[in-house]
Amino acid sequence: MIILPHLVKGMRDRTALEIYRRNYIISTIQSIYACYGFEPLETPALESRATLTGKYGAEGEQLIFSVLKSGDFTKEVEQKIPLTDYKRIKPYITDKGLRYDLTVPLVRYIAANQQLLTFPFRRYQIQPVWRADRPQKGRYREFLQCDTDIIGSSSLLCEAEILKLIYDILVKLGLQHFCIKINHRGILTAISGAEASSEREKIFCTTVDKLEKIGLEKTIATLSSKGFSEQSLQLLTSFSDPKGGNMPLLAQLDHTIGCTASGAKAIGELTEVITQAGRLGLPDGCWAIQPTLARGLAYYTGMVIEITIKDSQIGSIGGGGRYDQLGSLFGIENLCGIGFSFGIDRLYDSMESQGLFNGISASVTDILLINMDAKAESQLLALLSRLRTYGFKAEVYPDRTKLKRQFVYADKKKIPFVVIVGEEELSTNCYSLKNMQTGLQNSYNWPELCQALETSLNIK
RNA sequence: GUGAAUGUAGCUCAGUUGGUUAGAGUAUUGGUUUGUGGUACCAAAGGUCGCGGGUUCGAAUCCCGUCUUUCACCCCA
Repeated sequence: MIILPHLVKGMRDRTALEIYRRNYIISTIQSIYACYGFEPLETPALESRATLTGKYGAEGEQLIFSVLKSGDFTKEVEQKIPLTDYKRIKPYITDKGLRYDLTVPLVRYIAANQQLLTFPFRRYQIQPVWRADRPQKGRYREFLQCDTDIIGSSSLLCEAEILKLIYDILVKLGLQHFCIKINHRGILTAISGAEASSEREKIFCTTVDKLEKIGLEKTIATLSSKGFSEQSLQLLTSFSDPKGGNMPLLAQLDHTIGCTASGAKAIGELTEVITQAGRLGLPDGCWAIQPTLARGLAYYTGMVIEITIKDSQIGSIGGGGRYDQLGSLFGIENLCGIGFSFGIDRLYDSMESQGLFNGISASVTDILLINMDAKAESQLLALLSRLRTYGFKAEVYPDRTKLKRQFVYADKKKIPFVVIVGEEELSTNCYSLKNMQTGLQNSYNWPELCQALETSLNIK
């Protein structure tokens, strides 16, 4: 019976080229983290059901991949629940699931290791997460996230540092046309006029979050039907398409909602964050205040940010914000923090469409040694070893087959140099070196061979 | 989870109102070339037409179901 080699829905294999490119992104990011004093953390792919549930809302929870219990759980289920009741059966047959994001595992980790950690705790985490979403352009069921968090400080300097960190990473990767969109939940609270009701505020945020997608008119209509005041709608309209730059916009915000408690706080905080970020070297022009930016996740309490790329089909390549109550779910009160997450796969897609991987090829081998003559074998293997010791990336073709096949192999793998040791070379005591790009071939002794390879390959 | 499109050789795609043995390009293998790759020429091999059922004398083609991929919604990185 032949098993069809199908991939599981939404899952992807990665080729050598993709891995080299992704590793380049990751190592670039890591070098920036090191400069900022962030430490790496890794957590397991599986978390307990208790950890995962109740954190992402009803829709989010549906997207968690559940893993069956290991033992025989059938009897317990049979006795307690009718087999037709899928939703009630689930807790009895599954007790763990694949992680849905990196923030919840982080908070779980902190809750368990509070005494061991030094606060403020700065960590980054680069690991895959899984969501049982329907795959689409830029949307995968398994994707690599890169989370950055500073836990245990309410200082606005953290916000400023995160902004500059994001900027440094994107600049070092060479990404063009990115924009860091910035807002504050307090601004939305003030516009919504729902200071007293966090429930109303949530409704307002999730509706406004879709503004860019469904347009202003539909958003206004939806909000109106949900009973938000004429004044709120007018305010929202006036900020929906901001022009004239960030500072005039802040002044306009101050003028209109500066009189409300949440508005004044938000504007004050944003102003300070921006000032601090400027002192850290964040240039104007790479960020923009967007008063309608809400972000879907409910737990944000302060600044929220999102990275978008101009004229890009995929959504944001990253987002985050300040949260103040996340720890309470694990029994820690007043655990405040700020977090940001890059979608590495989307970053990859953006970089690819901007042609930023041109220097990175899949070839690892610089020199192929042709295997052609049994008499030359000891000479050949000694050469292979010497080349590697010297620091060249070399391999020998394992089978003693016809030369054509071996040259085709070098050609396909884009190996730039081929060395031949055969009867002719043995008799003249030299090596033949062929440049596969120019097609030129010359004879060298060992020092000459090293020199020729060194200059061509730009080693050392 | 809701709605739509798609599936033919390893890959990209043709395939007439349902009618003989399902084609092309490219890739593969062999040869022209047993000490030399890219180009060219010659030849060969490669398909349960996604899968299952139905209609029909006859189905890649029509109908139903199912799965895959893609797109939109929901939501998000």
